[in-house]
Amino acid sequence: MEYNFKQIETKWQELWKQRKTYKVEVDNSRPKYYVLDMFPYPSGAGLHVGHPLGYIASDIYSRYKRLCGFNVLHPMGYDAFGLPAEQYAIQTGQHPAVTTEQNINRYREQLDKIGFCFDWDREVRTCEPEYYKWTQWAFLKMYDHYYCNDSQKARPIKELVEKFATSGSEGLNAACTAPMTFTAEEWNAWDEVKREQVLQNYRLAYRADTMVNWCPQLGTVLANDEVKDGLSERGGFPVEQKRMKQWSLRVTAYAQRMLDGLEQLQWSDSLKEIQRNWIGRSVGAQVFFDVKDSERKLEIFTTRPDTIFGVTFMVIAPEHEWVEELTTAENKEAVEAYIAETKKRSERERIAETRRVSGVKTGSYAINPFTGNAIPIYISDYVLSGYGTGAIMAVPAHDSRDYAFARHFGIEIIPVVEGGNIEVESYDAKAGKMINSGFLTGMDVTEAIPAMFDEVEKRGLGKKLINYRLRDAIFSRQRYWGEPFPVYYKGETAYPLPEDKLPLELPPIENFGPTEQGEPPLARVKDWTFDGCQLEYSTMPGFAGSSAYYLRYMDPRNTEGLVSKEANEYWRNVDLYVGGIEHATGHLMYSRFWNMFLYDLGYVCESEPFKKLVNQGMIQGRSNFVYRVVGTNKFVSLGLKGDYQTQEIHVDVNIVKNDQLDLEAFRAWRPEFRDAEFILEDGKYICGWAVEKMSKSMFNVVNPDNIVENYGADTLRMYEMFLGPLEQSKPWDTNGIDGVHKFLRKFWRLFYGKEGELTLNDEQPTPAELKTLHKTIKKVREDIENFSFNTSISAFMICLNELGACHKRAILEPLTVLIAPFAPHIAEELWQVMGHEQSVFDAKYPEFNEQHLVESVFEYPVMVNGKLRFKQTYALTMTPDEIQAAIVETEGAQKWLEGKAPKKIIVVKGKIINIVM
RNA sequence: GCGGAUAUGGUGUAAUUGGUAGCCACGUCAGACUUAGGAUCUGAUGCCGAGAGGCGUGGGGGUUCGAGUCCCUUUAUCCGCACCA
Repeated sequence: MEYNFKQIETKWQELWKQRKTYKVEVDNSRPKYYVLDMFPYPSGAGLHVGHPLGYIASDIYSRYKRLCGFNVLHPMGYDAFGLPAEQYAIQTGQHPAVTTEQNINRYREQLDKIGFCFDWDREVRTCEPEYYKWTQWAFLKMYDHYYCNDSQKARPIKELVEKFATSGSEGLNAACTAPMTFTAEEWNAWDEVKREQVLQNYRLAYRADTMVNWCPQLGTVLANDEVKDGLSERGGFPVEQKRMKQWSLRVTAYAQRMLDGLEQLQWSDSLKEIQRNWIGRSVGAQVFFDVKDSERKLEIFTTRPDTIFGVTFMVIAPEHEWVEELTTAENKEAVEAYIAETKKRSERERIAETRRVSGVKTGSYAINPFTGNAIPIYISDYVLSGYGTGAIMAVPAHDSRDYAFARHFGIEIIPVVEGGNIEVESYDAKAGKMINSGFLTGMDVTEAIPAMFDEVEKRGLGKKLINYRLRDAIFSRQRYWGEPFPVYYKGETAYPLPEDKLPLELPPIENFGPTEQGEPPLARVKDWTFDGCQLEYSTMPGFAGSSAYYLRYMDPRNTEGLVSKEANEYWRNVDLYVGGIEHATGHLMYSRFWNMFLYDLGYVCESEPFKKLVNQGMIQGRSNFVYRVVGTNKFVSLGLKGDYQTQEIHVDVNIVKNDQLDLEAFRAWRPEFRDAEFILEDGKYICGWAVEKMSKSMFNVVNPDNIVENYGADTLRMYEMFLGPLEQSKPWDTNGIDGVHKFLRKFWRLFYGKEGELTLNDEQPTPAELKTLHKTIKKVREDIENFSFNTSISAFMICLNELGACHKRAILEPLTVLIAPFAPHIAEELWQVMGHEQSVFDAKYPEFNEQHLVESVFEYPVMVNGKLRFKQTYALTMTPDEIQAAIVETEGAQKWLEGKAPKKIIVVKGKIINIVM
C-alpha cells in the first residue's frame, strides 16, 4: 500500500471530530498545561503559508505535552471586531457581521486541513454579544475603580467618595490625570456633575479632554501603539494631534507593576526590552522655578539635577497652559506666529525635521534657585507637552538639544561637569567632576545627583520623582464595528449602564460611514438610548476584545461571569503563548494591564497572563521572475539573459518548481503569454528570484491548501518547522519540501512493502537499533522542550538513515509516538495498523534509555578552583579497555597516571583527542 | 542618536555550548533500474590544488593548548524607540 496522505488525513480529521479527541475539561487528577496562539483577525484574503507557522509550533508542543501526561488546554477563536471589515462594509454596503462570518468559515476550513488539535467547543468570537458582554463588564469595573498608589492596587471608587466627603483630597495618593486639591467642605458643596468631573480624574476608565491621535481619513482616534511614524498602522494615513474628549484607560497606573512583572516572565530579552522602552521609566527630580515678577512657580522635570548650576534658560512646550500668561506684550505677536506655525506642521513633519532648531522668547524670566540669576523662558517645539510637565530647565553645556538651541539663540553656555569640548559640542555623559557648581564643586557626578535630590527637597524646591513615557490608552473609536460602551449621558456627564443590562448589543445599521455632522455611525441609530438618555456613540478599540480572551477560553460558555473561580484556579494562566512580535507594545501591554486589574479585584488568581512567550518569525515571500526579451514574446532563461535586453516580470510562484518554470502552465497562465516562446538552458527555463513581502501583486502568495493538496498536511507541518529556527524570519521557499515528504514516505515504507504487504514484525531489535532509537528519543525530546523543531526533524531523518530497512515493532512503535506531534495523521494511521484501538495521543511519550546510549562511562579528574573533582563522561563507541588504552597512549595521560591530575580530557565522538595537563 | 538581534558552502541550516566546522535536507554531478522520468535506489559534493597540501564561519585584533562559540573593535542587514529633558 502506498502512502496515501489524502485518504489518511481526511479519515483522521473526520475521526477526531467525531470522537472529540481534543475536547478538554477541568481534571484535578492531572496537571494542566495551557498553550495559546494569538487568535487571528479573519481577513478576506484567507490564510497564507506564513500564518500557520506559529499554530503548527504550538500544536506540536500541545500534542507533546498531552503525550507527556498533561491535561492540555489548546483553544482557538477569532478577533473579529476591527477596521478592515468595517471599511469593506463602507465600500460594499455588506454588513461586517456577514463578511466576518464568511471569513471565519474560510479560515476554519483552511485550519482544519492542517490537522490542529484545537478544542473547538471552546471557540470564542469577540464580536458575539455573549463574549463582549464581559468586555463591557470589565470596562464598567475599571470605571468603578481607582488606583491607590499606597497599596499599589485598584480600589473601589466608593472608598474615594467617602474619603473626599470626610477629608477632601488631603493625603490622597492615587493615580490621576492631573493632581487636584480640595477640602471636604468644597467636595460636599459641589453638585453631582462637578463631583463626577473630579472622579473622572481618578477612575481607571475615564473620559477626559486630552491630546489624542486623530486620523481624519479613518475618522477615528487611535492609541499610541496604533501609530507608526506619524501614520496610522492600518491604512497608513496621516495622524494629527488634537485635543478631544475621549475615553481612556489609566494603564499608566500599572506602569511600575508592568515593569516589575517582566522579571519573572520567560519572554525573549528583546521583547522585554521593547516593553521596558515603551514604559520608559526615568528617575529624576521635580523642581519648581520662581518666575520673576510673578507668584507663579514653573514646574519642570529633570534627570540631571546635578547640572542645575548650568541652567541658563528655560523652555516650555507650545501647548503649555501658561504660554499666554508668560508672554509679554512686546513678544505677543512673535509668540502667536510661532504657535500658529507649529500647529500647521504635521506630526510627520515634526518627526522628519527633529534636528531643526526653532523657538521664540516669551519675554518672561525665571530665577535659577541656586545661582539666583534671571534666565529667559523660551517656547520651542522640541519640548513635548505630553512628557513630564511640558517644561524643562535647559543646560546647554550638557544636553545636545539645549546646546543647539543656545548656539542658535546666542545664550550663555556654562560647563558644570569637566569633560568634552564645550566649544564644539555638549558633554552629555553622566560622568566626571563637578565644576562651577557651588556646594557640588569637586564631587563626582554620581555623588552630585543624590546630593542634589536631597538639597532640592531640603530647600522645598521640589522632590524626587519617577516619570514614565507610557501614556494612558485612548479607548474610544469613532467607528461602528466594535463593542458599544455601556455608558449613557445626562447632559455632558457619563453614567454607567447597570450591570444587569449587559450585554449592550451593537444595533444593526445600514450606512456604516460617519454622519454628516461628523459623528460616529452609531449616531444614525434611532433610539440609541437608555432610560431616555443618549447612549455613547463611540465603540471600543480592537484591543478591548483581545485583552482577556485567554481567560474566557477557560470557561467560554459561562453566563454568570467572565470565568468561574473553579476553572480559573485550575487553568490559572497561559503556560505557553505563541505569536508575532508586532503585538509587543499593543495587545501584550493591554492584556497585562487588564489581567492585573482583574487580579486586584480577585477575579483571577495570577497577576501575569502569559508565563512563557515565543515569537515566531515572519514568513516572507519568495518571488520568481521570467525575462522577456524587449519587444518580443520570447522569454530567456536566467543564465542566458545577459545576452539580451530583457524586462523582468513577476511570475506566479505556483507554476514554478525549484526555480524551473512549467512552460505549459505559463502559457495557460495569462492570455498574453499563450504564444510565448522560450530560450532554454539545458532544456529548462530557470527563473530568477528575490525575497519580498508576501503579497498578491507579486504573485508570491503560497496558499497552505495547495501544499496540503500536493503533499499533505503532515508534510506541510514538518516542512514549515524544518525551514529553520521558529523565531527567525525567513522567506517561504517550497524548494526542499520533497526532502520532508520523502522522509514520511520512507517511514511509511518501514511498515508496508512494495506490494502493499505489511512488513512489520516482532523480531528482537539489535543493540545498535536500540541505540539509534534512544538517541533519537533523547534528541527529539530535548529539542521540543527548546522549541528547536527544525533539529528534531533532522534527528528523525538521521534515525531512518541509520535504521535502514528495520521493520521491527519494538523500534517502530515508539518512533510512531515520537513523531505523532509533528505528523499526527500518519502516526494515527500507523498506530492503528499496529493494532491499537485508542488514539496515539492517548499513548505515553517514549522515554529514552540511557543504558543503550552509553556503552561505557568513565570518570575523569578536573581541577576546579585548585581542587580535584571527578566528572563523568561517556564514550559512545569505546569499551572501558579501549579508553584505558587511549589514555595510556595519549601524551599527558602518563603524568595523570603518575599522580598529577590533568585539567581536562577531551573526548570527541568517542575518541580521546587530548588530555590537558 | 539610544537599545536589541543577525552574519557559517550554490541554498535552508547544524555544531555534545570553548573541543575534528559544515550534521540533516535542497540543489548539482556521476552511476543503477527503466520505453520514459519532475519516480526510486547508490555514491560524490566547502574553496584552491593533478597531488601532497593549503585556505576556510562578514573584516581586523585579543584571550586560550584549542575560538563559529568568549573579549575588544569594525562593517553590513533587519527590528524597536526616538527632540522622553
